Amino acid sequence: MRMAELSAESGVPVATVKYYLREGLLPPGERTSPNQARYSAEHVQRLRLVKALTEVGGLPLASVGAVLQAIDGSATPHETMGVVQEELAGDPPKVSEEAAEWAAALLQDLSRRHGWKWHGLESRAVGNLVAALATAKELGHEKLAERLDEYCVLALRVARLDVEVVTGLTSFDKIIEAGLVATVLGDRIFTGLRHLAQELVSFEVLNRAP
Amino acid sequence: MRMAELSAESGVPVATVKYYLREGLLPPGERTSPNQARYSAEHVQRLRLVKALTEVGGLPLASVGAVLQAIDGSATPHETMGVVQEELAGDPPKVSEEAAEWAAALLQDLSRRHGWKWHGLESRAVGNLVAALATAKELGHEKLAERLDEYCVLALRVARLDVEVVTGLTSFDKIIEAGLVATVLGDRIFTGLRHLAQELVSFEVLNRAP
DNA sequence: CCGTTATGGGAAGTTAAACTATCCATACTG
DNA sequence: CAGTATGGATAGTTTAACTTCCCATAACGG
Repeated sequence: MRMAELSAESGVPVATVKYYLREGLLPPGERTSPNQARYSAEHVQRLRLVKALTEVGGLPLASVGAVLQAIDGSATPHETMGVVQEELAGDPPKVSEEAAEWAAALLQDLSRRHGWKWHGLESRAVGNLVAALATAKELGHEKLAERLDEYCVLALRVARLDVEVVTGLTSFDKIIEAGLVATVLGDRIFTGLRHLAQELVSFEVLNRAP
Repeated sequence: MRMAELSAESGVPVATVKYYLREGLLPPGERTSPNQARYSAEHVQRLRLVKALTEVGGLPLASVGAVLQAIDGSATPHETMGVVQEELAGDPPKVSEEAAEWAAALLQDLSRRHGWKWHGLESRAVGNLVAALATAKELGHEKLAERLDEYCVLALRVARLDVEVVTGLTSFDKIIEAGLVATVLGDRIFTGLRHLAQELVSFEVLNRAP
């Protein structure tokens, strides 16, 4: 297929497809002559993935690029998912030194108690978690942190479910993309469910004892 | 206190404070003369809240403004949290009609089975959830949706925890802000925990049967 | 009391991200 | 073979979130 069809099929405007090609988010088509190219169904799927990551996942294009490079590159699934999580997280915001230390200690203690491997503070995933906890403290809402253990247990259950969903796949090839989708869309889906549930529960509670 | 101190205390540059004042994100200080004003500790707290919502929560300033107006306005806690959730969600991306209908039906069925009130598709919270599910389907990852029930049960547990954290507060006044913080930062914290747990679990699984 | 510094307020400029529009030489199509 | 489409490149647009600059007035230090 050529440009127009690729664009129609994926729902991405021609100008934007060209832009994605320039940015390396979409691999170039197979050239049929010095200035003509042909695209395949994989290009369509790739465009759909980019759309999903940006529009639903809210990732900046630069992160999408890094993620795509990782899944295309010859890294192990585990390494690739590491990159995905780093990119998903974005730069952690700066917080005060003391709040950050408090949060880091809290987390380290948590992972010790749950027998989790402590990966240090390098990763952005951890950095963001620390920043969020530190910010909660700075705003005077340590209550959230006090229940961290319980959140942790539930997060573990969700993660087990995530991994089950992904490993339930037959194609060993598509497992990385599935992991990506499960992580990015899974976050949105779970957050959405949580919000619905919050409204439900808060309604129950407020109506029982107003 | 005056500008310089407000800025130092909150960590927000003077020019940015002025910008927030112009945008109505920060209420004007108490005027002491036609062109001089004094700010209070509440202004500092408000700035910290704005910083938390933008930097950690990733909300656009316009949404922060809407949220702040809601918590300042004379709405019930329940109404206010409704606004908070709408703003938190952002515009749902467009997805194909048929995938959207599939997702909506799935959700409606889900809420019937769990005895949840069905709020229709108006709210952005639901719209985003539908879009995320629809996108997963369009990408060929319906597996996620098949386990929706299980995610749902866990989301409910998380939400119960959220509400407990918030209602455990003494000050009836600060309960709305606490709800806001619990929702916005809570999302980030839980997502962070989930990612750590995903890595842990996937490592276990991949190492057990490589 | 007076020179220096800070302040409130607003207009204009900046930066970055993500497109979008316009060209143009070549290629395909009816 | 006339007319439309394509690939490739460059420049322009839009929006968000700031920053800079300016100025008249106020506060502050000696």
